Amino acid sequence: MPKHPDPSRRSERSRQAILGAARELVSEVGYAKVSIEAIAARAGVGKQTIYRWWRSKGAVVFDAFLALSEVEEGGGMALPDTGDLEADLKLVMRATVAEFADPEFEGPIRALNTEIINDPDLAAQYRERLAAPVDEAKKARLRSAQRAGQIAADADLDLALELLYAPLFQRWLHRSGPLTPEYADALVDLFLRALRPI
Amino acid sequence: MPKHPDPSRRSERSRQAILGAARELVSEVGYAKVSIEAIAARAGVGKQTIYRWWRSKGAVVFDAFLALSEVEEGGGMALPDTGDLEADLKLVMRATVAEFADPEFEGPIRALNTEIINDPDLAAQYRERLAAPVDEAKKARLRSAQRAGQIAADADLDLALELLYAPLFQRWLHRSGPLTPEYADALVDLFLRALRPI
Amino acid sequence: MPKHPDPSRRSERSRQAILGAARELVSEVGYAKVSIEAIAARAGVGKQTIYRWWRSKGAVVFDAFLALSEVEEGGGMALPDTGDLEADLKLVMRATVAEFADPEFEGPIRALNTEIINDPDLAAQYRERLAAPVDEAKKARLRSAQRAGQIAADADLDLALELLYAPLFQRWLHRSGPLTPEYADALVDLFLRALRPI
Amino acid sequence: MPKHPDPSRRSERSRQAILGAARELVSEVGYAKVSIEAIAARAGVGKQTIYRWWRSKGAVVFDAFLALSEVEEGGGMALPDTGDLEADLKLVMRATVAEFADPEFEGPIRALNTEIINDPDLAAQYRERLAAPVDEAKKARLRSAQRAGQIAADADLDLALELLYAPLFQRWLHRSGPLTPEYADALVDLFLRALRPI
DNA sequence: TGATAATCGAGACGGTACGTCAGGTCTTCTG
DNA sequence: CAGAAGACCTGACGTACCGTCTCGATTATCA
Repeated sequence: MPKHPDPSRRSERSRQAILGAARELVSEVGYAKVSIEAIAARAGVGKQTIYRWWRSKGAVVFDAFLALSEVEEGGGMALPDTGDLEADLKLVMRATVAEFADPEFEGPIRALNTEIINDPDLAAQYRERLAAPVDEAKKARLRSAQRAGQIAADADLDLALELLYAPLFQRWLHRSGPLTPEYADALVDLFLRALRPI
Repeated sequence: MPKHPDPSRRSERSRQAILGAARELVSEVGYAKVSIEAIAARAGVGKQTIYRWWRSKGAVVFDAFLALSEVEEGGGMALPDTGDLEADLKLVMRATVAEFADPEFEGPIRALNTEIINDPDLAAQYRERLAAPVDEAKKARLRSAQRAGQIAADADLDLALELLYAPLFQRWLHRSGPLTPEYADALVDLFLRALRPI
Repeated sequence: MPKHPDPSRRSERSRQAILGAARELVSEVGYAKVSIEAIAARAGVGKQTIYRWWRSKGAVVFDAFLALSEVEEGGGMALPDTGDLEADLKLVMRATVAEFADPEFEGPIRALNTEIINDPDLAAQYRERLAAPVDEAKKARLRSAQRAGQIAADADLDLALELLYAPLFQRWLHRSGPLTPEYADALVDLFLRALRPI
Repeated sequence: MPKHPDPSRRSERSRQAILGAARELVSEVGYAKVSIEAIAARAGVGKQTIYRWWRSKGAVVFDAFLALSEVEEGGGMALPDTGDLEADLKLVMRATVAEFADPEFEGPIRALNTEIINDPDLAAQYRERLAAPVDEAKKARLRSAQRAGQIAADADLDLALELLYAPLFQRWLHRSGPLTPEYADALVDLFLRALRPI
């Protein structure tokens, strides 16, 4: 029971045009005001060509940014590992804080979360294709720390990641407080205390 | 700088009907499929009466649930304080986990977050009218624990709350893992370790 | 069975403001686009004050122009009577042609007719208060011609007036031909031939 | 400079349904109370499909009756020509009077005139597609009378038609007098006197 | 000379319709 | 024969007015 028509006949030209148009439009007018009609028009494509391959506006836009991210990160992805866990984590967390504060990313990331919240399918894709690789890199760093005896050997690393990143994410999502380097540091401090061996 | 017409002439009857209709419709068909037309029709009200007093569908739905919550909680609100911090927190966190898992709340809370994410105004209202009172109660319990020497006296309680609740919230929002009593307990354990005095 | 509330308490100030606003608005935006709301707003008057004294937008606008005309014509009204019937009629008809061609009158007169066509009540008022006095003056001139033996003594003067004016009116209403002085003359010529004694 | 989208792709089905619905609604509730929404609903058609092909309610209703008339009259159309001009004209004028008095036609014809008065475009269409063919037939009869020496050979037939029909039209439009067979006869009598040769 | 009653400006109300936009489906023509 | 083009039905948008209905706040007689 295939969802889509024969993908081998798909026009790569149209696919690229659609994803490109979607990206441009989200940047120009914001996610909420983007319409499939506008994407089709901008891409020089019939609406049907979009409906044939995607379920919804969310799916198109999601794919557009997914494609973008996958291009950017290429294959590998690793966090710094100088041996100094605290320093490494603070570096990463400060960078993350800065990224969230970047107005350039603000719009798209909020749009992404808006879709993900209400569409379990997209949420799954997000976890598998965007979050998983990043989380894996983070967990690799934590495993290294476990081997070095810097954090508890039996710690649940998924839970650990949540402890470290979720507060930052929530504060950003709800705008419930300032995102500063000091905040990043404080989070790392608490994290290390919680995960300290024994 | 009044946004609205003279509120003294406002029909309380219509206001209640609108908020009620909004609540029902969100429960019945989901936030995304609720329309202002449908709210007006269900409430037996002209559309203009909605547009006169609210900026958007989001604002109406938000108000609907805000009103509901404010009624429920009444004035006071306090967390259990048996002296046993760990037991108290696990009780509360397990209850919170259960609440998030309740399919009844699923829809509305996701709707609420969808709006909050993209509308700083609503986010501010949310923080002030919904989150603040609840957070205050939680912080009161933590202050009691500080006085009892169970957690660090100099801990930043806002940050502490984030540490405790944000992981749960994120996991629910992104459906990135199961919400179980054991998960609640594990969060409390990590939290206590992070906040342990000295 | 009075239609209206006690007219003795009526505010003349408001009445004038309403009629003035109606006249202005018809001139500015055209009859079809005039609304009672706009009249009330322009006049600085509550909508109820209009609904209290008039049945419809048509009635207000009609009254507005009626009042105007009645002021203009004052009491009397007479056509030229030099003894030369042909010359007198051609003078009057050329003037009438010119009046219809005046873009200033175009809008209001079309508005007036739009209302009259569909509202027998207004049509009756129109005949009695606007058309009748004018027609009477015209018939007076024709009676004078009858006495002078210039037109048939037994002619039906109402019919005669229709013969003279209706073609002009129709041509203007339907824009079915040019309104020129020559046209006026031609009409008079035919009229005189039709009404010639014996 | 096409006003409309590609007419070759137009759905004849929808067009017929819209014109039919328009005709029915005008008959049932009267022109003024007909709305585009109602026409669309009755025709089982989207509003956009109406707005795509017509400029206004007036244009739709106008087209509806135009289509009707064009079907009815088919190709030809001729007035009786027995050689007795007076008898022929009285027959026709009496029929016209009867038609105007028919309550069935009352509504639509008033509606038609209401639109025509205020919309030069529709007025032009009316003249070309409805009035012109009928007028041509009438002028053919008058030309025949000219050849028979019954009316002046150099008469302006357009003007002659106005002389004959405009009084009747105006009396009907303004309800300024009774429309009787005698009235029809009187008009013909005056007409013949005005147009008499020499 | 106040009571009292109606009109007044103002504008909220439940509604209808507007004209527009976009959704998703279906059809026609073109490369 | 897939795809562009776009007409179609549907439904919601946000706005303009409708005609009715309170609201105080003036008037403007009459008690």
